[in-house]
Amino acid sequence: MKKKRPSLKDIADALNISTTTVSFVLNGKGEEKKISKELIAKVEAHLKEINYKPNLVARSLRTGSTRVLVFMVEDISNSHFSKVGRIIEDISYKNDYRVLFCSTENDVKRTQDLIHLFHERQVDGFIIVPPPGIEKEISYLLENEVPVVLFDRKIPELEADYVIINNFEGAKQSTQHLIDSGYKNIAFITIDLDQIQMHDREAGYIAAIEEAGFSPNILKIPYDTSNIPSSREKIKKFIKESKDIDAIFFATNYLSQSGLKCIHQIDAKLINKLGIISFDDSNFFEMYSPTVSAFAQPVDEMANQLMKIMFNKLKNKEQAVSSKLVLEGTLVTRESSLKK
Amino acid sequence: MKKKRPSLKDIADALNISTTTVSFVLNGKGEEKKISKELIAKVEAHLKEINYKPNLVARSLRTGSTRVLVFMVEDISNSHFSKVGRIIEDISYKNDYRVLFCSTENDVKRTQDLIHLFHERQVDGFIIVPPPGIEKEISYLLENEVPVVLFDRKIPELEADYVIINNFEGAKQSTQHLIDSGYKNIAFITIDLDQIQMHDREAGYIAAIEEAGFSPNILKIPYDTSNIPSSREKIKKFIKESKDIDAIFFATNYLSQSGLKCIHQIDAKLINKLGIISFDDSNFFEMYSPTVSAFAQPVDEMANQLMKIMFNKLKNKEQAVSSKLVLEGTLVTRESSLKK
DNA sequence: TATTGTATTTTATACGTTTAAAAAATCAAA
DNA sequence: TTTGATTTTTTAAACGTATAAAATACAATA
Repeated sequence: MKKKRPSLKDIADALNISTTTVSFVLNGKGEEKKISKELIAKVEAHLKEINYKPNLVARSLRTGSTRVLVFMVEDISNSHFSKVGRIIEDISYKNDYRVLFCSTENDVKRTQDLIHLFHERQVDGFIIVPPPGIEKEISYLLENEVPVVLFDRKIPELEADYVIINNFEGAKQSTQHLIDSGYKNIAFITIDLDQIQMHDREAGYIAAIEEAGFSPNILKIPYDTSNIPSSREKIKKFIKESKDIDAIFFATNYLSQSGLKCIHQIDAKLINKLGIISFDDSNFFEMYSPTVSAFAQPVDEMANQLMKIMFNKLKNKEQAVSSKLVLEGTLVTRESSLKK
Repeated sequence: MKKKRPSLKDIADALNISTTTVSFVLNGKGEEKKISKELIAKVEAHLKEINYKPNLVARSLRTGSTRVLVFMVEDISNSHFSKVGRIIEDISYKNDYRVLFCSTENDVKRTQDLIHLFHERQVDGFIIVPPPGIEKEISYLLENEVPVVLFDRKIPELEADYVIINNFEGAKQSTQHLIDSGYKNIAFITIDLDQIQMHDREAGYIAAIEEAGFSPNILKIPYDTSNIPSSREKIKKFIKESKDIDAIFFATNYLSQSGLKCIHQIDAKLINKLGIISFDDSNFFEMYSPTVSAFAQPVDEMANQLMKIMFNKLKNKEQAVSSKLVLEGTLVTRESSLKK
């Protein structure tokens, strides 16, 4: 039996008072608005009795605020993003905000749609991992004074706040570590996509390699096929054909996943001969021999900073301070990067 | 400069027509409502020109529908759930629905809050991995004719639809496979939580073990600590103290993660001596030697069936057919479960 | 010319809240 | 017993949309 949910009006009628009074009590403004103690008590009792739940859609229409934030990432099932998302979710809930997650697949069109869609839905703020080419929509949001914080990548041309990590240093440091461990022919496997953070990682790799007097050896995998067989074939071919490679630095966690699988398929013993570092850490890297070294992003700190900036924007819509954070990651050295 | 978003009224005024006409054209009901071709064209041109975006909050208030679904799981950063979530997200977007993800942490209180919260927000449907003790809230939703589909676990007392897998068979089959591979002392590591799917897995394990004339050897880890050191200590202690164990069957993916790490920490060679099967597959299981056998849930099929049932409910609010699906998983045998 | 029908467009209201402004009630002082 | 001040409560409008019902315009028919 579907019973209509009671509205403020129903309550007002039942108690023979006005909706205004009920609304004031509901929002804890009873005292402030000088509603008499007895009436407040009466209304509160009734609200509790019928277990009243306000219609938040109506409230949003009236107030213009939804208390909903959006967290738009490349792929929410990527553990790096889902971990950050999980923390953001927790912080938001504690502050009485909800979070919508969604995956852009790094596709501009899809991201544009999503941004408009959520903007139409009046969400209060956006945390976005921006795909290349999305500048216009971000500007649009900024112009409309919608709180936006970029994550994982910045857009240099834009005056948007962001929280990213120092990709150049991370990659350089990781590469340097391999060099220090005695590897001489270090390959870099990355994604063929025009994204600033990938460029930075590549640049960091190249910087370290060239400083050491080696020459770069880079394999670029098409983005959209990173998960499917054809790209695995590319990786395998690359590894097999460059016989002299003694170490590999994977530019992202999903590449190291694919890559490790490839290495294993080529020869189960091969992993013991290669130096390996992955950009992005994983739980699984400590589960087998050799344990896998990784450049770990400060997931917790990232999420916390993102939310700090976001709440700041939500509170002081006007005098928002510009917050552009570049955090440092940590190189976690494990067995895979020691000299074999 | 924050410009007020144009409303139907603004458009109507600009064109000197009524909001009704604009609304009809906007919703593609122009012809049906016999608006003249010229006027339709004029309105459409104007809509496009000012790049009009309707206020979906207002629309929701008016229509009572938000075109938002909620996907509530134990932990959205658990890859099993985030994978299913990802597919659900895709299917929903294709059908012009959005999805809210959230994590219940298996906590009744939190889940109750979430359910009410989203119900107040008028979401159109719920897909829920129900924690124990949540019967009342689910009933509440059902009584109010809110579309609900349970996932991963059913609630036997409730007439709610669900999509689950045959946990008993999966566990039995997995255990049987270890037995067939010649293991004689197979331990089962599970979570100490009163959940039907965990009971089923345990029962499946016990059934296979007893049929073979062996005796069960079960370790139960407290739920909320499954990720933290103390539970790892428990697992390590258990493995070390039962010297005669020759195989371990992990009841969930996060347990196999912890467990494999423990095994590695005890002795890097140990994994080569133990038979291992994990309930739930993972990308990482093919990356090292030995590759790890797993009982894989049909992630794709689950997500598709869930959405099929959900859309069915959303369309025919009245004559909803009862849909209770028990899907079968697949045992993926890899090196870890072959006789050593 | 009056009537009917058809095609087109508008008026008016509702959804459930919030809140400024107005009104009513109460009380104290003159 | 009127006046003014204060306290308490209500009226009324607004947010932006959708739609039933009414209204208008126009042509065709009797």
